[in-house]
Formats: sequence, C-alpha cells, structure tokens
Amino acid sequence: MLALYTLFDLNDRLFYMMTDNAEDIAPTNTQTKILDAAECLFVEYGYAATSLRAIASAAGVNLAATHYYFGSKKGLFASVFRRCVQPINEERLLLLNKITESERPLTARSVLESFFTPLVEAVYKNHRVPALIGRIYAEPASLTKPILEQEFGKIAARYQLALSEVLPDVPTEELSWRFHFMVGSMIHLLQFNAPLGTESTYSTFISGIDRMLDYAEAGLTQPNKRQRHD
Amino acid sequence: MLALYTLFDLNDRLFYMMTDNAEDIAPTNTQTKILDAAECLFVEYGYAATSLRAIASAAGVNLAATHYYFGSKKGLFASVFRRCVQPINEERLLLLNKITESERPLTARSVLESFFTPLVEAVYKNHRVPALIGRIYAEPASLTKPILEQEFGKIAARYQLALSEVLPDVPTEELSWRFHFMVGSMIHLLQFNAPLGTESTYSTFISGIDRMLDYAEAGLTQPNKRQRHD
DNA sequence: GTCTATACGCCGATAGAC
DNA sequence: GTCTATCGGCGTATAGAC
Repeated sequence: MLALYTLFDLNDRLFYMMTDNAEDIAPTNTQTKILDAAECLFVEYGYAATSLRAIASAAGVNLAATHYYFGSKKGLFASVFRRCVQPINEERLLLLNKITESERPLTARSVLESFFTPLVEAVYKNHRVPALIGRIYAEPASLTKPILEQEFGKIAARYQLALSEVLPDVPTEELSWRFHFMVGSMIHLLQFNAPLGTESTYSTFISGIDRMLDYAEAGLTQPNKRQRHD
Repeated sequence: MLALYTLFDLNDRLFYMMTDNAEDIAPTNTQTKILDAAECLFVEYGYAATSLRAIASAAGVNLAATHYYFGSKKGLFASVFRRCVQPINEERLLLLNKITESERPLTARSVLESFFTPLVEAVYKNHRVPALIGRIYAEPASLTKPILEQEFGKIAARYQLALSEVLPDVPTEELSWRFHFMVGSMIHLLQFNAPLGTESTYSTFISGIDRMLDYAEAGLTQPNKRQRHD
C-alpha cells in the first residue's frame, strides 16, 4: 500500500516520498540515503549551487562517502537522474510496443499517451519527478549532454519512428522538429508546472499534461506545408 | 554598417559580437567590459558555475569592480539579462500595437510574428541571445523569478490579451495554457537550437523559428474541446 | 567616484589512517 | 567501508588608496 513518508527535515522544510517499499522508508544503505538527499537538494537549488557537504549532512553520512560511492559530484548527479528516469523509459517502451502490436489503426494520440502515462504515474509516487527531469535540461550542456544521450537517445528515436509510421505524410525532418517542440512544451510544464499565476498541485499538473496532449496532437498532426527535398 | 568583432579570447575560445557602434568594439567603460564578459561566461557555464573571478579576469578588470558596479553576482546576472531582453520586448510592443491598429482582421499568425521577429533580429546581431534567454529559464527559480516577472510579466499579459481578441472562442484559462506551451517550445529551441543530431547555425535557427510558428499556430488555434466553467 | 588589496568561510577533491 | 585532515580555489565583503 502506497503511503507518504518524510525523508528528512532541512532548513525547516520537509522532504517527502511516496512508497510501498519498507527499504525506502528508512533506508539502511548509505547509497540510498545519499541519493535521496541529493535528489531533494539538486531539485531545490540546482547542481552547481548544491554542495556535497549539504548532501552528506542531510543524508547523515560522511562527506567522503559521496566520493566513495559515486566517484564525483557529476557521477552522483547522473545516478540520481538515472534512478528517476530509467523505470519511466522502460515502461514507455513496454506500452509503446504493446499498442503497436494490438491497435489497428494506431493513432498519434495513443502514441503520445504511451509517452505521458508512465510519467504521470511516476509523478504520483514522487512529486519531485517533474522538477528533477526539468533540471537536467536546465543545467549546462557540458554536464548533461552525455546523460541525456544515454537516457533519452534510444527512446527519442523509437518514438519518432512510431510517429512517422502514424503520420506518413510528414517528412522525417519536419517530424523531428515537431517532436522537438513537443518535448520543449513538456519540459517547460515539468519545470514550471503551471502558467504564471496559477498555484501548482498534482491535479493542476495532471490537467496541464492533459491540455498539453491536445496541444501536441494539434501541432504534430497539422497538414504539412513544406515541400520534401529528396 | 554591422560587422563582426572579437570580444576576447578565453581558454582558446573566441567570443564575438556584431555591432555598428564604435563604443561596443573596444568598450572603454568598465561596466560594459564586465557585462560583455559576464554574458559570454553565463551563457557558456551557467550562473552558479561562473565565478566572478573568471568574469573579472576575462573583462580585464579588478575582482572588486564587479561588486562596485553591480552590487552582487545576482545583480550582475540581472543586468546582463536586462540589457539583452529589454530592447527585444520594447520592439515587440511597438510591432504589436502597430498591427493591432492597422490590420483588419488581425490574425493569430500576425500576433505570433510580432513576437518572434524582434527576437530573430536580435539574434542576428548577437548569436548568444538564444542561449542567454534559454539560461534564465534554466537557473533556479529563487534567482530568476523576480527577473522573469519584471522583464516578461507585462509582455506576457499583453500578448495573451491580443491572442484572446483574435481567438474569442478559446477560454482565457485554456489560452494561457496554450501560450505556456508555446513559450516552452520557444525556450527549448533557444536552449538547444535544433533537434539532437542537427548541427546548429543561424540558418537552422531561423528555420526552426519558422517551423515553430506553424507548430504554435496549430496548437493555439485548435478547436476548443473543453467546457467553459463559468 | 573608481579601483586595489586583502580577508573569511565554504567548496570539490584526495590521501591515508583505521 | 568509513572517517579525518588537508589542499587550492571559490563568492563575497570591506577598508582604504588614488
């Protein structure tokens, strides 16, 4: 049964997670304690403004433990991100393969839903997921490029292939731009959760995802105005 | 006559700008030297990872001069950003007011073009503009929120008003979400310039803006699926 | 008004004791 | 596997020279 647990208290702010795994509730191994603390602090303050000292202190471990387990601050950042994103992307591929085999005809809408459903489920368990994914696109490219390519390279290619099968009239190059714009809308939503002036909660986030699906579908499936240049 | 000038050489990389102002070519005042150097370094490495020492050294001024002129690192960041964005936003309002008065009927396309034309012109003069605007959305909110509200609050409201006049069937709340998604696509384009795998040049940037206009127009003008909740 | 010199506490990283 | 000590570099601030 999923329930909400307090991870720790830092500067009078509480940090939470939702889990059904007893190991998560009171992590016994040092790696997990460091990852949990780092996730909260990277999300809150960004990579460069978060010190390993602050992470070690929040996690209740020695400073040198961060280097022992993750080699460097960069390595820790990549590990935090991978732990968050890998399960989402695995679920995406499972869903996409499933609907590719079962749905006739396959629609752009279904493809998009297989992309966003695993994300929404992950956000339900851990409300830091949007901000964490937002962060990776926010940090300088020198830090994030290798991480982004490793975690998203395969899945971006797979989704563009699926979309090109669903939208055969849109040239590949045009489709990759449209996919790029969709990712941009998504990242912006993840980073800011809601338009300026709206307070952001889980339900406004869901409502935003829902509206973004409409927006992305309209943009992706628009008639092609350009000539192919073969 | 616009021409390209080398600003300075840092770690074997050259930083440029395009200008027709003699004062820009060899800036004599310390403020400008600091602003130029800071712009390059903030774009390249991000806010937190750029040291005032590196800025002062690149600008050829004393470390303490940065505090004398800009009060703090935050103040310097805000000044760099304001110098870049203020002229663009002034031009946007001029254009928007012009077409609002002269065009019958006013179209969503025209409104969007008045938003992007001043940006494209600024990028032609200074190729760091996209990355610089991208950066402000990438830094932690505690740094950027006051800056974003001051520089973009008024213009975002003005454009949403213009769009709501052009698209009277779309409820205000729905329109503000769609505008939010458009800004997201734009920021993503500014930050990454082109889809992964495409090298980014000025002409690919222009082509991206052009395609994004189509994408945004399709999303903004899509028929409304939702009920008004009055 | 403009700029220099200097100081303080915190940073990532590492070497080596246990 | 954990911890202490330590290094050079950092952001920031300020006192005071010109």
